[in-house]
Amino acid sequence: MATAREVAEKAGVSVSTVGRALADDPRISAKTKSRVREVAGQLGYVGNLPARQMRGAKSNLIGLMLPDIRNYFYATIAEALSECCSSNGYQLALSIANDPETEARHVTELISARAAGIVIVPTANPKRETRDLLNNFPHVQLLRRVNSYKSAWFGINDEDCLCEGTKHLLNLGHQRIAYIGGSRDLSTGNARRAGFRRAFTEMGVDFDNAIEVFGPPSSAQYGATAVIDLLNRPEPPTALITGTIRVTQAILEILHQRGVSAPEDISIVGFGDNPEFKWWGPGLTTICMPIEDLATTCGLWFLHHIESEKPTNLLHSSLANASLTIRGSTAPPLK
Amino acid sequence: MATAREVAEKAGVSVSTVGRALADDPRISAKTKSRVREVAGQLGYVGNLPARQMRGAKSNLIGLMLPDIRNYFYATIAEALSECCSSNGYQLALSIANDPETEARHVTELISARAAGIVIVPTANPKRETRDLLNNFPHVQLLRRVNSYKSAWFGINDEDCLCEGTKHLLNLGHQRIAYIGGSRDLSTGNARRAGFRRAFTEMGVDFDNAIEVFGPPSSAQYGATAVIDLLNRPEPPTALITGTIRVTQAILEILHQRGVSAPEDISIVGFGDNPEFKWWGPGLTTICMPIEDLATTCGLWFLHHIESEKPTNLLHSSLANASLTIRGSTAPPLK
DNA sequence: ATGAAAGCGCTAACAA
DNA sequence: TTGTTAGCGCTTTCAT
Repeated sequence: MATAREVAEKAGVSVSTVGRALADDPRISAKTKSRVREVAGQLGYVGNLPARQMRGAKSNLIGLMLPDIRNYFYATIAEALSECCSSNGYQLALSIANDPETEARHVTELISARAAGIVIVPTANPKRETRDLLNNFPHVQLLRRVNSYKSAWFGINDEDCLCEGTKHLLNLGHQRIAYIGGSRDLSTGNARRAGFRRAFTEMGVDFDNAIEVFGPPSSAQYGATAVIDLLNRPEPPTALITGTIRVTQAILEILHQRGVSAPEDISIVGFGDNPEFKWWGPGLTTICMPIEDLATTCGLWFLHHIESEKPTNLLHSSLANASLTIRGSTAPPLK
Repeated sequence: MATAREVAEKAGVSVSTVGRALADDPRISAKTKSRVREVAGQLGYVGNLPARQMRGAKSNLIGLMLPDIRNYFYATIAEALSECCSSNGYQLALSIANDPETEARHVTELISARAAGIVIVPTANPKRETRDLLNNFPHVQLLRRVNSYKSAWFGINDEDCLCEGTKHLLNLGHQRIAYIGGSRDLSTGNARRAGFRRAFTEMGVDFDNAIEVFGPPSSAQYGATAVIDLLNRPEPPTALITGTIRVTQAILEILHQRGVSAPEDISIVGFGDNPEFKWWGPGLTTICMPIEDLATTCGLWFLHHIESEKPTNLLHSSLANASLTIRGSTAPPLK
């Protein structure tokens, strides 16, 4: 790769003139500028960012740490954030980490590269190392929240989401409702489960008939297994509500495979709003989250704080509200 | 951020001793090593990659340029490549670029950052600038192919894909078949269309009854519009085959919305193998691509070539074969 | 309007 | 076993 010195030699000027010409410094004559640019173009010169960073230039890299990019939910976040970064001169570095070790490694690498900042959807039980690293580096938490990270958080009102979905089922007259959710090691899993329970309390319905199933984060096989088990019970639940998108997908697939239909055999409220949920069977009643908006808000807030050198560790938190979209998969239970 | 010099001062040694201790150089005594590590830990020291790069260290950044991360197809590529990079000590920088300008900007930035290399799914009509840049930088093309890029290419056998899908319809007895595909400015769009045509030739069926509709890349609205138009014709096609995943999705949604059912009203072969295609209506007959495998193969090949400093501009090309999965959405036409 | 030189943080060749 | 020094490519004083 050509360096500024090579350009300088070929153009018959000094290195500093090259730097100034390319930076469009007013002190350089138009004639010199155009010649330098000419030569730079010929040589395919592209400024060396690492060298610039050593001179104090900040990196344009924003690290994004996600558990799973194949999940439409996270893909939407990546897209929104990428757009946000891109239009502000930044570049997204995507790290996919499902476990604390990989997470620690990627965080270290991003910090080593002196990225401008990190947007992270944390894993369930992060290593202390990760925490110490992040707490001394500009970052923001998205969706999931780890209390020991001293940083801002942008998430959705998980508890209300599930409370509303569950109330919809209770209002229809269901009592034996199953909740299949994500790991309680995650802030999201915990809050969603709390919302499920709160619905019963607030509606004054006995919780004894409720069923709760939890699984590891970013896996969904347990969801399919669980739903089959539930349907094989002597008294199967009359309704089902899910707590993660992956579980929703797994369940839709297994129910279709087994010929179980909603709402006749069981009513279903699905967590998440993938486009295909519209046309599953009679249309899936879903909990829809303004995820694109959340990601953009988070991105703008973060970039603004980075650029104005404001601290990002000020425990700011922003809650987005989800809404229930009622389709054909929920109906009153058969008497 | 703490520097090696600060660590050196606090540990009472020289900068080079710090560097060597942290690199586990055998010449440094165990005692010194542990003290240096101790101090480094206290100060939260993380080596400065930009500075190392100036000393010849190579970046661990692999740029991935995609048109659309929300497309499950591309998300799968990102996931596979991320995994591949991650397990080889690299890090993925994701750039989403749909148009030549954004593409040029991102390529410049990646090169400026002196990334280790770029994996690119090129846009339809890239700028000359992008071409000149890439041709002097390690890169590899994925899926789409631009002839003026002097580089290896990993893709699928698009022509055979569509030929096979079309033949399936012809074999069932369809003649009035519509093809709704992607832009012919793309190598993929072109090849798929050629496959559609070849099927008629090879089966000896008159092409006059066939219908072809093309649209811009990474948009799908035209697909939904086109399918409605087609169905409103006095003699609507009896079968439909799509040429992009986005179009497939758009069509499934609009058909569901309008109450058009397959295969009664029309037979459908969908391009792509999203999980939800299994349970659209009677199950969608699809063209499945070994995309994960393709991405991993591409990643391994590329990383290997980068590491062994082999040139990546050797016009290597690798074709993966797709297969047809027959489900309920295709049947013989009603007489 | 341009050049010379210092220095960012690090590694490696050379000294000791 | 450790320290000293030069230099990677760039920007930015300070000089001219």
